[in-house]
Parts: sequence; C-alpha cells; structure tokens
Amino acid sequence: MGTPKIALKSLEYLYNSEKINVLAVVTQPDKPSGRGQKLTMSPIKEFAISNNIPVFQPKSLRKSPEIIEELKKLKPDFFVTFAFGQILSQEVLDIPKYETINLHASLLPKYRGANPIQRAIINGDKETGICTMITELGLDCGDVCMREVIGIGDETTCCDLFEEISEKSPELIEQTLIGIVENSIKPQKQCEDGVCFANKLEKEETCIDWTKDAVSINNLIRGIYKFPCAYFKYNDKIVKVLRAKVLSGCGKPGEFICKNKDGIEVACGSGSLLLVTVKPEGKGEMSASAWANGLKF
RNA sequence: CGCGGGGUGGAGCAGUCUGGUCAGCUCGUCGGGCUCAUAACCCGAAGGUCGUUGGUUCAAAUCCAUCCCCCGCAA
Repeated sequence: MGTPKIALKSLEYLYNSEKINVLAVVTQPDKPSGRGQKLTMSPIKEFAISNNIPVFQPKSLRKSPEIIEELKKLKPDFFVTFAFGQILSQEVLDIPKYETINLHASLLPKYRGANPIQRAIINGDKETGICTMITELGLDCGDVCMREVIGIGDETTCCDLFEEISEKSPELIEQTLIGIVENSIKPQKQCEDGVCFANKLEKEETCIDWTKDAVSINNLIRGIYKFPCAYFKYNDKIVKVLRAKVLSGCGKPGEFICKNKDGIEVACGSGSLLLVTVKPEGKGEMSASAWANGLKF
C-alpha cells in the first residue's frame, strides 16, 4: 500500500524479488491534479497497471468492507505500507498472516507523521534515516524492526534525501519481511522520551521570514526544495528560492544588500543569504544574478 | 471546461493598453585600451523570422483569430 513516487522503487523491487510475491496494490484514488485539473493516477497505480497487478483504490480503506473482503481472500503473509496516506483499522491490520510493516522515513521515535524528511532538514538535523516497523493503531508508534541512518550534509536538500531514501528502502523492507519470517528480527519498542511529530507543512511556513537567522532560512529552503519551495514576494509576485548560501553580511532584514555574478545577497535577522538560484512566478529556474539583471536596481 | 502569468539577439528584462525612428536596457560573448594585474574600469563589434500560422491595415512586437510551448495558484 502506497501512493507517491518515493515508494515506487520499493514496489518495483518487491515485485521483481524472487522471494516475494506481490499479490495486490492498494493506493489512493485518482485525483484531479496539475493544471487543468486532470484526473491523475498515482505513480504506484501506474506501475501496478502496467505490470498487471490488481489495484484497489478505496477512498477510505477502513470504510470499504468489500475491499477488505477482497484483501482477506488474498491471504497475504504481509501488508507493506509506505506513504500510503491512510490510517489502517485493526481489522485490516489483522488480515496478514504475519504483520503489517510500515516504512517510515525518520529515525523513530523522532518525527512521527506526515513530513519527516522535510522536518529533519528544516530543523537543521545532521542525520535522519529510515525505519521499518510493525504497524499499530497509532500514528507511527509501532515497534521498530530495522533502521538505517542517513546523513544530512550542509547542502543536502529534501530532494536529495528523497532520492536516497527511495534507493535504500527496498532492501530494508525485503530484509525486514524475511527477518520476521525467519524470526531473526526482534522488534524494539520505541522509546517514549524521544517522541516528536513532523507536522504537515503549512502554507505559511513556506514563506521566508527574513527576520530569522540566515541558517534557519537556508534550512527551510533546503528542506522543501524542489517542492513546494520557500518563497518571498517581490512586487507582489512570488519568487521561489531554490538554492542559497549563508553569508555574514548585515542590513535591514529582507533588504537586498548587493548583487554580483554569484547572486543577490539579502539581509536576514542575523547574517545574510546569497540567493543563487531562483524561480520567479511565471518563469523557469534561473540564476539569481540573471534575475537581478532584468530588475534594474 | 478550476483561476492566473508568460513566450523579444546567448541569459534576464523593457516596449504591447494609446499601431508608424522601438528593435531598447542590464549582463554575457568577441576585439581593442588602461593596469604589475584583474572577476574592476574605458572604447568598439558581432548577434534578433519580436513563439506558430493566418487576418485587419498604407504600416503590426504592438490589434483580431488559431495552434504550440513554459510557469504560478489551487487540489
């Protein structure tokens, strides 16, 4: 069970694995998306269809008795969830012979919930990771089976981490399933002390607050790079900041200090930020210096 | 039929409403000069079917129609 692209490699891997037989895929219903509101299917569904895997798309699995019945008939050994986007009911969790395994992109118990990857970068963490866990009723609170640490560099973006996580997850899932069957894995309870949640990103948070310090702002920029991106307004138009660099200039927060070949330097609450790559509304990506050329200031 | 912005020399923009010295600006590139030297400064040059195809007109980047492409919001 999964929906977005990050889970795709895992599905592919499991599907191609000789030790594992993918019986069916559960994913979110097709939704209108993009310009023109075209009905679009999830990447997971696309893969399933082109490989003739049965697909279920309940609006809410817990409220879809027919689909639950279908799943029971499959007599699965496991359910595997990865960014599925729905909370499962106990009835569903009880279906598989062994367990329902969830993959979560953080070092649990830290960052339970919706946006663990982004939150880790936004908060300036030096590392994060992925965990496989036994799914229980609460939000990401089950016992942890396996975990893998992933470092976060100063320049690492959320996009980079997505990439890395999507690469590393498949094997972790496979090993977890095998480990459980062979009884070689002992799931560990999560330590309640370290619990914290990764709240959904509010739109407001993606707007750059220049009164904050330069490092935090850069963390935000990196943390939500490539989507949805941190932005600020210039002449009432949205300007997304794709890449920036922390400098130590000073000035009135939000003010352009100078422009040169490397970009535009903007003053922050503490320190300054050199905008390197930028994307104005209605335009494509461009270097900040190019953008500045047309601005005439 | 969700709402909206945009396509002008290699890059980023102005000009479009009020058709006619508007093919312009900032940057880059190339040549030359200055300099111990330079990414700094000065002089000069190259480079554009103004997204496509039609239409209106004496005249279209500018008005009308069409198609193609890009992007923001929203989900």
